[in-house]
Amino acid sequence: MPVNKSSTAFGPTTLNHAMQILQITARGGYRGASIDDYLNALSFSRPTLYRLLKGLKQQGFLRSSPVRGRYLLGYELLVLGAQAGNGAGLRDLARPRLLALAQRWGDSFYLFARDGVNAVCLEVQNGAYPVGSFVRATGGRLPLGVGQASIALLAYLGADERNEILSHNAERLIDEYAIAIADIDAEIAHQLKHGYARGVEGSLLPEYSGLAIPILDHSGHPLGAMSCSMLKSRMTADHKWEVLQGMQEEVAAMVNQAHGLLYLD
Amino acid sequence: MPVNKSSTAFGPTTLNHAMQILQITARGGYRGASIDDYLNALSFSRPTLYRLLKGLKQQGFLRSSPVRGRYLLGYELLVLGAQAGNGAGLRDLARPRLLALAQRWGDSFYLFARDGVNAVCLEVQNGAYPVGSFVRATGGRLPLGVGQASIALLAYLGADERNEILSHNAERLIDEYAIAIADIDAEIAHQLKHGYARGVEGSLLPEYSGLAIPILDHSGHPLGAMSCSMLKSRMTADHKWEVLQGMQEEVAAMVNQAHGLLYLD
DNA sequence: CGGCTATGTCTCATTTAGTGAGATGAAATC
DNA sequence: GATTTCATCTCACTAAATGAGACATAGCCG
Repeated sequence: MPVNKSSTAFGPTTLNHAMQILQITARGGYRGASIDDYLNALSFSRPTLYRLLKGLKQQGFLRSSPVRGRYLLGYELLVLGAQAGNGAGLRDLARPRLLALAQRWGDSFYLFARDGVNAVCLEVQNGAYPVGSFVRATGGRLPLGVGQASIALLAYLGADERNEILSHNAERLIDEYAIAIADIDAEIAHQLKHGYARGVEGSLLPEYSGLAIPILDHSGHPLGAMSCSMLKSRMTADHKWEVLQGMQEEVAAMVNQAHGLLYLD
Repeated sequence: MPVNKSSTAFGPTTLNHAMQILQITARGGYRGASIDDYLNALSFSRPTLYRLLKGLKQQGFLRSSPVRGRYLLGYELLVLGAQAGNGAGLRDLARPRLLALAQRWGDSFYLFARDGVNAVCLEVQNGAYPVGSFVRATGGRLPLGVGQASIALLAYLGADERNEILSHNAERLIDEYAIAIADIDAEIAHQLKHGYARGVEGSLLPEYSGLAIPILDHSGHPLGAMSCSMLKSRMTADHKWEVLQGMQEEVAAMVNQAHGLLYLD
């Protein structure tokens, strides 16, 4: 099957081919992809495939698996990805703060950013208590609408933009996550009224609950969101308030730091 | 200045150009790169640059900065990077174990893998005690020879391969890290004799110390290394032994798990 | 050891498809 | 509203990627 039917075959074809190769490789998880995986999914010839594989390998974007004939994603991606996740320097600012929160309260804390119609997890810090979450680690991606952090991100976008995103994601939200748009709208209203978001009810993972707050720049535009996740049984009114306050303090401090270095040209 | 003098202009040029763009963007850190950064460093024309930028943006490998005319690395890299860091599924296996170690002992624990002549950090888990380290986060990369984990990785390579790596890195090791090859050889001998590596003396970061053990597959080939880092003052004989044992147990358990799923085709 | 299969490489003619120069359009700044 | 810089467009050109198939090599299994 082709990699992406709707891939509006754009721009330098070589580039697209290369990216298709990476996506196919990624799809194979830690097993990587085989020559046949590529040849079946791609529309170009074997020599071309090998040329690109070689080029990508040389750039560090692929490496060959110990199993002959299989290819894995290369560590250059990890290095660049780490950079990419530090947009606006947020991640570096957030990491120690997430750690402090996790150590103090024992819950798990997350930093998210918007990525088109999705939210990506830039950083996680798990605490001592076990927790379930849609994302397990840095690099996890969810359609906007899923999870508390999504709400915090969505709430501070323009209404038109937000609706566009939500209608784009509506199908996936219902099908894959059992979340209705109406519930999201309600939670966004809550976010705007009270300054924080809770998990959307009716989702999967019914045993867990969470909180999220936005990270806004000086003009009210969302740079990201900080969220936490915990067993529902831990979410007493007191604990909720403690954690929320802790998060708010950390975010406020982050934003202060950020303004120092964010817009200096 | 050109991106990489020794880049043996290889394979599809478009691919190389694209990768150069990514590298230049990465070099800009969280500020990204400007049009002039690209045009100064690259050897192709403005229209071509824009074509590639557009293509990379569309693929999610770049995004445009809030500041007009600047480009940042895209989150697709983060997502792929997260995948890339899970080579052989090691990272998923290691993450909870690193967390458990960090929570139990309060020190900071790391998972490393070999990446050519470098070691890359696949995962970090900081503990409650403050710590300094050459890598701050996932995606950090060090020349093999620096740090405990390097030793654990190097020790189980063939002697020829190891020497090749070390002579390749020798200059950087001395210049940037003040580490002599002889010290590394000594520490490798220690690793092979005692089964674990300590930090190489005479390096920078004199206040910190660490330990590392290899993660070996059934045939004795190194899949990665687990290491830890702590304030030198915390490294009492007792604590060292405790932590080492904890790490060894976790690694043994990991390898057991791994064998279950590693070589199933 | 010696076929067997699948991976990886090579050559070379073909022509696609990316390229450069410069003009033009769009946005932000002052 | 003028100016600068970013971004796109057009078009002719030819460099450079491509495909077909032959060739080489490495594991694999009897």
